[in-house]
Amino acid sequence: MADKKHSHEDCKKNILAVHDAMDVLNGKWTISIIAVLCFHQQRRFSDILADVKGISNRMLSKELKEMEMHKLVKRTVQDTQPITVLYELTEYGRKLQSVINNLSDWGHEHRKKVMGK
Amino acid sequence: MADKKHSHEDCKKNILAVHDAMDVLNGKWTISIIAVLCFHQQRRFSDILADVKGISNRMLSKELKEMEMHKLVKRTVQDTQPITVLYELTEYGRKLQSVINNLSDWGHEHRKKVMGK
DNA sequence: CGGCATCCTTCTGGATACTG
DNA sequence: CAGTATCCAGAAGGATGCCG
Repeated sequence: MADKKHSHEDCKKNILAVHDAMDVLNGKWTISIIAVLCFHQQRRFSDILADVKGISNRMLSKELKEMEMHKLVKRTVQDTQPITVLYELTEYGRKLQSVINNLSDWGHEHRKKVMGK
Repeated sequence: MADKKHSHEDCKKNILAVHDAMDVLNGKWTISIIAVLCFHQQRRFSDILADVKGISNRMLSKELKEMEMHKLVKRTVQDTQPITVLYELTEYGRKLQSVINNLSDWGHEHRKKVMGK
């Protein structure tokens, strides 16, 4: 990454790549959910529901299903009584870790900036 | 960043930080626009319009205005004939560079994965 | 607990036309 | 060129209730 070139072609390719990434990550809550799973490895539906402030169960359900289709998360059902469902990032999804870390850092700074005013 | 702790508290804070970041970046096209400006430094309205595939001038206008409010981009008018308007990232916005780079890398891989199938 | 189905409102965003 | 205004369809998304 450090040796990234910046020819005309590369610009286009990189912009396209970001666009592709956003195609998958564009859900209103997708990135927040990934963040939760980055910081928790395994997490139950109801816990994620609590972690992601503002999301409704309907939306969480839909997003998780979509993310599962995109192979970003893995869903595991444990037949306890009552049922328990665990979500975790796939290896593929885990590759977004550095994106999340950077966003987190930026978010901290952003918060300071906004609150400071 | 490498020495990030992972206590319960830190988890919450990090998730919150990501959430804060997404509050500002949640526009459907925001990140793509930032990507364009990462790879081009200065860019005219009509060029961004062409770079970000699928966006309409109405949406680009709205997004840029919002991003300007959030101090992510700077708008400069040159009174040529006809008018020319240049957009560029602020120093603050430029701090998202590493996020964009990571997304770009991930996007490349993602594309391979999707196309490969 | 972990969802899905339904209803209904709000918002998003495209198409088109117009302005300085 | 760089937008703005209007109109309108369709998607997003909340509230609620039901089910295994």
